Order: sequence, then structure tokens, then C-alpha cells
Amino acid sequence: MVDRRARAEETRRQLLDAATRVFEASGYRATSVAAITKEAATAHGTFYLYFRNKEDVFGEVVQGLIVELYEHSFTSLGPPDGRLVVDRLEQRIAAFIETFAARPGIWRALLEASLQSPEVAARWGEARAGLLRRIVDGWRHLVDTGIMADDDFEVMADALGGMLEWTALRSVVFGAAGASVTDEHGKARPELVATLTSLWIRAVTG
Amino acid sequence: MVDRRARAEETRRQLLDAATRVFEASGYRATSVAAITKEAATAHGTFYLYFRNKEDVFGEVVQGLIVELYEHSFTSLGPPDGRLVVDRLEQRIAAFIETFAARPGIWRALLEASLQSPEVAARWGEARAGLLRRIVDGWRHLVDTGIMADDDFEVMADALGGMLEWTALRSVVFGAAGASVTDEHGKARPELVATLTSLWIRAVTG
Amino acid sequence: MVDRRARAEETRRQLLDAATRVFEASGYRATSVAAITKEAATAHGTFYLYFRNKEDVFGEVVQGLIVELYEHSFTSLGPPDGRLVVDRLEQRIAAFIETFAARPGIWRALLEASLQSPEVAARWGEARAGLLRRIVDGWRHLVDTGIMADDDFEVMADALGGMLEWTALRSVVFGAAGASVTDEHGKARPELVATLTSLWIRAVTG
Amino acid sequence: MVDRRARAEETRRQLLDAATRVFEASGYRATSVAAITKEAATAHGTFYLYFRNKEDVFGEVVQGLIVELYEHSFTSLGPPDGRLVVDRLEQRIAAFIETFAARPGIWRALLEASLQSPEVAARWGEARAGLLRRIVDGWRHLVDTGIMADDDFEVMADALGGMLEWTALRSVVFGAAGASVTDEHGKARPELVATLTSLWIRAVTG
DNA sequence: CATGAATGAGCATTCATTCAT
DNA sequence: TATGAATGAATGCTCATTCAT
Repeated sequence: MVDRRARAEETRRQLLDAATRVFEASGYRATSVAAITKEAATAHGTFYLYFRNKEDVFGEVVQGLIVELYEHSFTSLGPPDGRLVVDRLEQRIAAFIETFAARPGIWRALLEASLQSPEVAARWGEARAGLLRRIVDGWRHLVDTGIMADDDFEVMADALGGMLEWTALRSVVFGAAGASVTDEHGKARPELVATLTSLWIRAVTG
Repeated sequence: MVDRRARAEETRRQLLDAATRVFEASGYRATSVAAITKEAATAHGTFYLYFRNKEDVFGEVVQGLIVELYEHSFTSLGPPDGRLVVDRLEQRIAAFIETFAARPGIWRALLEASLQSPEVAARWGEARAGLLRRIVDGWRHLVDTGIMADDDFEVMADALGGMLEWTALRSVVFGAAGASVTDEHGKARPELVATLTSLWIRAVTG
Repeated sequence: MVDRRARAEETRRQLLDAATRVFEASGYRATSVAAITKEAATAHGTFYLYFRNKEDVFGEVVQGLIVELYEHSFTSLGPPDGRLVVDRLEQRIAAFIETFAARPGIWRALLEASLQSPEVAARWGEARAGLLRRIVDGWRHLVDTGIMADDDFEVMADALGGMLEWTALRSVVFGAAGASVTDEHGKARPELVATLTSLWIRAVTG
Repeated sequence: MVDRRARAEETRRQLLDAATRVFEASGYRATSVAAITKEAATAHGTFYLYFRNKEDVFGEVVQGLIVELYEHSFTSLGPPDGRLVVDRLEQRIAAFIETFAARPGIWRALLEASLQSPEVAARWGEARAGLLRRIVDGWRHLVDTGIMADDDFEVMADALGGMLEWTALRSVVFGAAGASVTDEHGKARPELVATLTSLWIRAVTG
């Protein structure tokens, strides 16, 4: 009983891991179900026991990563924790960039998939909206304490969030070697982070 | 001789125009060579007399548009022309957004194609670099006149340019109706433009 | 022991009932073993404990219905029962048609299955032969009483039986709405029955 | 020019002939596009240059035969030509049966296809309607000359036509050897034809 | 008896590219 | 210079059947 269930779970895991590797290496479009099952060493048909189609596995593959990126970033920007706002923001931005840089192939695939599947695009959009909401909430806090003027926060958050996103995405996806956002150890380049943080702070508090 | 040349040129034009229409309507991936030759009313084989493959035509199709967008935007930001900087910038930003909104299909296809073809991506990157250089030059001018502090201009231009780019691209490509960057006449939404301009100015001059 | 047997019998029944419903709804070809086990709420493999394959279950599913249709129709045409022959025949024909019309899906599936499986076709043929024999016997009775001339009864029965069969089958299987053999209550259309009866009687007694 | 067109026509012919052979041998469902192209010795893809899909080729394959069967049968039943009605009718019925018997596989495939494709079923229905109309017209002529009483001709023609159809179809499709409608030379069995003709005449003129 | 995970052959369809005319 | 017929590899998906538990 347990055994059966466990084996099924194991197979599913195999497929999911294989899919992650293949998507990461080949991108969304160039990945075929056959390539996934080959990598997972299962029969072709087995795939369809666990996933409806390519879009479906991809959803599962990216779900965790999207959440990690958008839900856990910037989490505690609002309430002060004793450090300077600028330090905390710098750390967030660095983390955000490093998350992209850690799995370049996946983010590239996410962009590809979003162009082909409204569902994937929607998934991305929702996670993103969550982040923007959190950023905006942080700002409201600053407004309350008089640091920031009331303004069109949604548009601002969208634009500034997009600035970070696109900077990372561009480097990771189209990545001319020279434009890398991280050093050879995967750490976000400090000057870049510093500049982005300044831009962000000045833009907001101007 | 001349006649021959002229006819060839004409055929090429036909194919190029047809390709533009088809890419615009169907996107990059979904466009097939057959669809292009059908639209152009030429034989299938004729296509290969003028272009190596889909990537090749697409390169030619977007070349003009990319140049228009990135080379002619922000052209005269630097040297003052009697108006306030903010007014001039607002106008540039609006124009930039409207260029995207005017041909959504093309920009979507550009994004798609850049993900499949390093060559297309490179073309895009080069045109983009031109724009950034021009922005940076404008800033140097401001530094000379003492308005702006010397800073990491390349990164700043890249980030702020990306902010505009991604805002437009996101709306145009994944375009939830609510997030449209233009009104029903294709004009950039003024509040959006105002906010982006403020962000830009504050980010730069802080 | 008995318990075991009873449970097995129960499971078998479940599968058979489920199969009947699925065949009726989806036809023969479009029905998969998976659909049957899903409807029966048993495991996929369980199916193969009771039936060899789709053909096998279908045989069991239709057996009862075929018998009902062909063995119980026209049963008492021969021996007079006080009513006019024409009245009795009309009643038989109406009943025959109504049997088809009552379960359109099943008869359609029977036709489908007979084309794919000689075994099913044979089953049908045998039941049909029973009916024809009974019709012929009825005629012999009439010959004895001088109403009908001796003739090639087998061929006649086959042809006239087929006339009814095909009329019903055509309506039920290819059923253009206009050609329906029954009214909205499932009753055979009286004019149709009358005409078929006349044809039959004239053909036989000429 | 002509050459090119001719070669294309030739290829199309090859595919059509191959399809006819394969449908005849394997039936509709069991025939795959791959089997057809293999038989035709063309590439798989070539098939799709000439036909949309299996249904499409099948339509072309049977079109001619259906027309032959239903449009050219019974053509001159109405207007007298000096022979006895019974003789002319016998000839028509024999021809009708022989047409079925000449290509058993095809008619079987037609039945199969009609169960799966409303379009094919419609094609068949239309050709059939043409025949019935012609039969009815013949009858009207007889009514005019007083031989036949006015009656529900449509239903009668449908039923009597179906009688012949189903007799032939049953033999050809489910064909128990004993029930063959033709002799070893493909000629309709005379006793059968005679009996069917008698039934028909008596049914109509009774 | 029952389960349900796994298998893999089979099929329809698309499309970039070639090449003889 | 233009044509368009032909190719065949590639892909997503279904399903009957087996078998270890």
C-alpha cells in the first residue's frame, strides 16, 4: 500500500526532476515530452499518468521558484528592524538578482512559456502582483511615518519592480557575458546592487 | 538586366512585407515559411532565394523597427532647447511607449524571436546600446552644467531604460486589458507617463 | 467462500452495468477499458479478471438485448389469437421498432462492434436467425390453411426482416431528426407502421 | 509546366489508388495514413499535400462508387421500354446486388466510416435520397397509368430500397459464406433476385 | 480477489528544406 | 529567376495489456 504510493511518488519526482533539468538546459519550446521521459528513464506514456502535458509539468516546475522569488523577496521591507532602510533594500535587491542568476535556464524558460501559455503567464503575473502589493504596503508605512509622500504607488511599484526584473532577466536570458549581474560565485555584483538601490531610493523618496 | 534586378527586388519586397504582416498577426514561433509565401503569393521555394530561413527574414523585418524605436528615441535629450527637462523627458517617454503600443504584434514577436535566436537578440541589444549611449551622453551634459553628480551612468541608463522597456513590453505582450499603457486612441496614458517621468527624474537627480 | 464468490459476482455486475452505460453513451469504438473501470469504480486491472477485452464485455452487454429483441419479437405471429393478422402484425412491427428506439446507443454500438468483431457479428446473426425461423414457421401455418402460397420462405423472411431492421437502424444510427421512426414519447409512428405492415402483407400474400 | 502538373496528378492518383486498396483490404478504422503512403510508395507528408486527412481521401474513394450505385441504378425504371416491368426490375436488382458484391471491402468501409464521420454519412444519405426519388418518380408514372394506387411513396421506397440495401450489405459485410448473394462469378444468385423482385412487385402493386 | 503503476507501440499532423524543371 | 512537388524527421497523445504487490 504505502509501498505502491511511495513508488508512484518516486516516479513523479523523477519526472519532475528530469523535467527541471531538461527545461533548464533546453528552454521551454525545445523541450519535448520524449526528452523528459528519456531523462527520467521512464516510458513515454508514464509521463501522462502524472501530468496533462508540457505546460502542466512546467507549471509545477516553476511554481516553487516563482513563489520563492516573488513571495519571499522584500518580505520585511516595511517594518523597520533597526538597520538602515538602504541596507535592508540592498540586501533584498541582491537576493532578488541572485535568485535569477542561480537558475538562468529556468527563468529563460519561464519567459518563453509565458509567451506561449496564458496560464503560465497568469501564474507569473499573480506571484508578481503579490510582491508589488508587499512593496506598496511597505511604502504606506513610510508615508505614515512621514518619510514618503503619498503617490501613485501601484504604478511606481510596477515600474521599479520591473526595473529589477528586467535587469536580471536581460542579463540571464540574453546574457552577453559582459553584462553579467553576478560575479563568478553567483554573488550579485556590489556596484550594480548599490546603483540599483540608489536609483530605487531616490526615485521613491526623491 | 535591370529589369531582372528590379523584378527580384520587387519579389523580395513582397516577401518582406508579407512576412511583416504574418509575424505581426501570428507571432514569431507560430509563423511558418509556408504562411509567408502564401501571403506573398509566391512559390514556397522562392523564399529561400532571398532568405536563409525564418530567423533571417525576421531579422530584416524588425531591423527597421528596432532602429526607429531605439535610435530615434530620446535623440535630443541632451542639448537644451528652451523647454524644461521634465517636459522634454515626458514627451520622449510617451513616444517610446506609443511606439510599442502601435505594433504590439511586432514587439511580442521580437521577444519571442530573441529567445530562439541569439542573432536577433544581438541585433536588439545593439540598437538598445545606441539608445543607452545617447541617454548617458545627455547626462554627461547635465554633469558638466552641475545639475547631476557623476555616477555609474551605464548601469543607471540600463536600469532606467529597462524600466520603460519592460513596462511597455509587459503591457503589450502579456497585456491584461486593465494594465494597458495607452488609451483607446493609442496615446500613452498621461498619469502613467507623469509617474514614470517623476521616477526617472528623481532617480537621476535625487 | 460464498462470501468471496458473492463479492466477485458483485464486481462483475458492476463492470457489466458500467460497460452498458458507457457503450450506450459513447458507442463501441470510443469506449475504452479505462472509461469502463472508471465508471465502475474498480481498478483498471480488475477488468481483466472478468473479461478478456472490450469485445468480450460488449458481447455480454448486448447478448441480453439481442435476445430480447430477436427472440421475443414476433413470438406469437403464427397461431391465431382471434385478432386479424394485420392487427397482430402491426403490433409486432411497432414493438420491434420501439425496441430499437428505446436504446439507440446500444444498437449503434452493436453495428459498430459487428464491424470490428466477427464474434459479435456471429452472435447477432444467430439471434436474428431465431427470429427469421419463427417468422417462417408462422408462414408455414398460413400455407397449411391455404392463405399463402409455398415459396422461398428463408429468403423472404430475411429480406422482410431486414427491411424492418434497416429502417429502424438507419433512423437510430444515422438518425436525421426528420427521419425519426418514433414520436416524442418513443411510440412508433403509426403511419410508418401502417405502411410497413401493408408492404409486408402484400409482399407475402401478394 | 504540363509535366509538373502531370506528375502531381500522377502522385495523387497513386495515393488514391493505394487508399482504395488499403481501405478495401483493412476497412476504414484499421487504415492509417502511414499504410496508405507505404502502399503508394510516397513519403508520409506527401499525403497531406493532396488530402486533408483519412476522412477526406475516403470521401474521394467512395464518391465514385456511391454515385455509380445509387445514381445509376434504377435509372430507367419509370418510362416503359417494351420489356415487362418485372424483367426490367429484376435486372436492376441484380445490378444493384452485383455492385455491392464487386467491392465488398469498400462497402464495409463505407458502413464503418459512416458511423464515425457524419460527413461521410451525409454523402451516403444524399446519394441514397437521389435513388429513392427516382424510384418514387417511377411509381408516379405507374399511378398515372392506373397500375398502382396512390400511397405513401417516400416511406415505401425507403423501406423497399433498404430491403435490397441491407440484404446486400449484410451478406457483403458480415458475410457468412452460406448467405452469399452472388455465385462464384460475382453474378447475383437468380433465385434470390427472383424472390426479391416478387416481393418488391407484390409489395408495390399488391 | 483486487489494485493501479508502468509500458511502449501506434497514429495524425506539421514544417523546414531541397531540387528538378 | 521562379516554381511547387516531395521529403521525412519530429511531436503530442492514447490505450490495451501486463504484473508485482
